[in-house]
Amino acid sequence: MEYSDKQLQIMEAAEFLFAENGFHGTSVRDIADKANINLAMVSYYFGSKEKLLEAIFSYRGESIKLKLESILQQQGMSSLEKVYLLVDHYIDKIMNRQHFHRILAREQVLNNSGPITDLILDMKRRNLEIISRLIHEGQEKGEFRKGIDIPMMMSVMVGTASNLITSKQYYKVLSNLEALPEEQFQQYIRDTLSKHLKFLFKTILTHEV
Amino acid sequence: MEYSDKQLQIMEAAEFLFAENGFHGTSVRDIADKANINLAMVSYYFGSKEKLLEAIFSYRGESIKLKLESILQQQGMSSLEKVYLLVDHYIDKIMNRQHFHRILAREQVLNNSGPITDLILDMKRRNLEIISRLIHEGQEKGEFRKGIDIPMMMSVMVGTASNLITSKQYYKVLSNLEALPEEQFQQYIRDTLSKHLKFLFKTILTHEV
DNA sequence: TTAATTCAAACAAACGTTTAATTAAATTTT
DNA sequence: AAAATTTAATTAAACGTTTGTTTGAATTAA
Repeated sequence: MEYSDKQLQIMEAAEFLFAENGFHGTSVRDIADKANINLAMVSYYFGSKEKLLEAIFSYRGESIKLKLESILQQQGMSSLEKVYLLVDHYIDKIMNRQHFHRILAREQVLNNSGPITDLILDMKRRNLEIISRLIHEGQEKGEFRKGIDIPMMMSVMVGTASNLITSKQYYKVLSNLEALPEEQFQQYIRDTLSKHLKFLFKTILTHEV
Repeated sequence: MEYSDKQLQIMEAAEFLFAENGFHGTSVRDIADKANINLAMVSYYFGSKEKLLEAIFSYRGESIKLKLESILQQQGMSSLEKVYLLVDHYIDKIMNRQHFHRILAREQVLNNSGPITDLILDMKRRNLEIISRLIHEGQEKGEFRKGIDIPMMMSVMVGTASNLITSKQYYKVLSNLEALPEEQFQQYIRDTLSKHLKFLFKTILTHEV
């Protein structure tokens, strides 16, 4: 699906507001104001507020697969190094798309069924498939141990990263980092998270339980 | 703060609906229907829908501290064993209060300020303080290594558990556990999560990075 | 008889969406 | 190349609902 500049302008405004105040906490009028467009344009372009959210999901969900595939096909690299690449790629993605990941974090908590739930499941399925292939490659090479609960491993990665980023305002206070400028704080989170996740994954993948 | 039976009845209905459909996705009329009370009683007892949510937060937030304290004071137990107790206690709490933890997971993503944000920060601060004391005890006894990032450790625990529980419908599908009855699935999550978190914490606390 | 509870009804405000008129852009015809 | 026509984009206003909250009378409990 292709989107015009005007549509992207609306989607970005909506993404910001949904992340900040939630879907139901954001009115179409809020979006129109933020995007500097007329109220009616949301319905005109997307049909409804709900479908606007779906558009955001499908737009942000698209660009995932490619980069992961390319990581998998790297030559002359151990499976663990590839896992490290994957971790950094995931952190990059979530850090660069913090608005969207706030929305995602909120939406996946809801017990709904519908297009959004399906899109989330698709995203998770795609991610799981890629990671599974990587883990199995490592197992066949004897690098990783057998009997790894891969969905659980994903929960550790996604959950830890998500928790840290979506509630970083709390992390900032609790770690006494309030003096740190926002940019440095972001870099700090990025580095600390990367280091910890790599350490955890190395342990999960190579040590026996 | 003490609550009457009628108030608790309203709070429980609201908790369920907020967890299922979100705060803004739930109307006062929905709550009144679910709790079998008149619409006006919400305002009568709590003042407003917002204050009802605050009441739920302060009510659920209260009962945390006591049990943790008692774990800390256990005699003849290694610090690692206490950490294990803490993990199981946390899993118990989150499993038994899934509705509330769904609300919590959603609310802490929002960038608001206000009473709820303050309550969440208080909860996190209390938890962090208890865990800090436990970790420091272990460090002084030489059981744990130095330089542990405790807020990060909490993010691993809270994030992983929260991710698993709030999005367990996805985990169920992705792990091919759809045939499992709900009760057994809950038990499976409980056990798997416990095992993994204990393993991770042992590694974080005793191994060098 | 006083106070606390419950109720149906009503309130204004905010909501998502639609309408019909207007302007801008693109396309076709002269 | 200009004019005419068609299509697309934009607008202010209005639509009917739903929202959270309040009211004032009726009922129950103290």
